[in-house]
Amino acid sequence: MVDSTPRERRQARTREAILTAARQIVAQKGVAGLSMRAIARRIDYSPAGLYEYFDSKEAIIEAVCLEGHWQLMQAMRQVDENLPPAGRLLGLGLAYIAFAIHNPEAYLLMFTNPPSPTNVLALMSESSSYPLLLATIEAGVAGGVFRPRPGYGVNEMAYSAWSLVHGIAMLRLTYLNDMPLDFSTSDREALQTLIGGLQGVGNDA
Amino acid sequence: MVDSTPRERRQARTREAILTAARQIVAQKGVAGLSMRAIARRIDYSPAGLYEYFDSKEAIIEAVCLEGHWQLMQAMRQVDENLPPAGRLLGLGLAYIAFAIHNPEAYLLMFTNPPSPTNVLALMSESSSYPLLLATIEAGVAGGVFRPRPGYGVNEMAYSAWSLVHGIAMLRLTYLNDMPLDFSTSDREALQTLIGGLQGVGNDA
DNA sequence: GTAGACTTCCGAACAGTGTTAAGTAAGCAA
DNA sequence: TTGCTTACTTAACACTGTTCGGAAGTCTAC
Repeated sequence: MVDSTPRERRQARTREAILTAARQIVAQKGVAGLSMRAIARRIDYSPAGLYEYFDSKEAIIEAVCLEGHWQLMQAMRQVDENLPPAGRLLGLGLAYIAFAIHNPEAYLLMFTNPPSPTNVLALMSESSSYPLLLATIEAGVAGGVFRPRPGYGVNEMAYSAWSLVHGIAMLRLTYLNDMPLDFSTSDREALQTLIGGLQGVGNDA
Repeated sequence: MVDSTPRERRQARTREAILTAARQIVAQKGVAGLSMRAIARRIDYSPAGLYEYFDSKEAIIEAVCLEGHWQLMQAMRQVDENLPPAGRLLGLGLAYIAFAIHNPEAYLLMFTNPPSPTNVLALMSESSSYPLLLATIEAGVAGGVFRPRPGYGVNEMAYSAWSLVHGIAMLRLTYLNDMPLDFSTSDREALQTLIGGLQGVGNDA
């Protein structure tokens, strides 16, 4: 199933060149600076030529987003698998936030241009960062570290954790941008607080 | 200091008409559908005429965002002030999320086009929803309900809570959009979990 | 090796965008 | 009424995503 013919190889190569150019432009000038003409200029093409490889600008953006999700998963894969569930959950959260901070434009693109519903389901079920999160929480519940409640099982726990790190990331990249404050301990403690809530005693409030 | 002259009154009126048109377009077609020509068409103006009242499209967007923040504060003001801190914090969070769900395009506009740093500081210090959040947490800490830790005081607690509700809101409006799931209990339980963490025992994890 | 088909790619154009310059009509102060 | 400022429009500029027609290049088959 490897690309066989030279034609297919060339095709894949320029397809990749387009995506690389798009990725670089996004990283340097943000989503607003990404235009078909800018991509074409960077790879010495005519703007119209790009449409031989992608149906639209939206299709290019979606491809870049998928790449970003793959990178995000790789970053989260670096977290030690042998940590206890609470520590691993903290590590996953910090890795997630760090990815967003270090790839601000890519992260904003990924989560401002959400993929189609089918792709969302794909991302949440296979080869993305969400299964890593879910597995960690399942391990914690199985080990009695995280305590589910009626109407609050592993899926809801994962939803909570994802929401918190996503909120932290988005606030930092938009609202709290240009603020010369150090949020590293705040982020860690925010995660610790949620994890503390997952661990117990939150049955009544 | 009231607008005195008829000229100033007229000026304020068309200024408001422009903002109303912009708000309606955003609510109906989203940010992408908001163009100077669309606004002008709606109020029977020429596109260039708008520049007599606003310096740029960006200025109009910023004004709409400020209105949105004022509405958000009004929505959160509806929460009972006499609730105990934990219950009030839950209520504030749910009101925040409800506002985002019911004004999706406005909320996305508000938090995707963040105002200038000076305006951010203004929003966080006066007449916005953030002081409400901060006051509630301060009351909880004063009453011994929320337990601060070293490096995790009221500001960090507020940052955590804001991040969680913002993350929930953003995920729902972007990634989890078009998903026919009911998140109301998930949202409530996610907030309860964080509040549980604020209330105690999270010193080690 | 050449003919025909298919694939790449480009130039030009269309409709749309934000914004500006020039000019005109209205309102207002003297 | 004269002069000045405000309000507004028309036309244009530079930009955007996208499409169409044509011109090369590349491959397949005879």
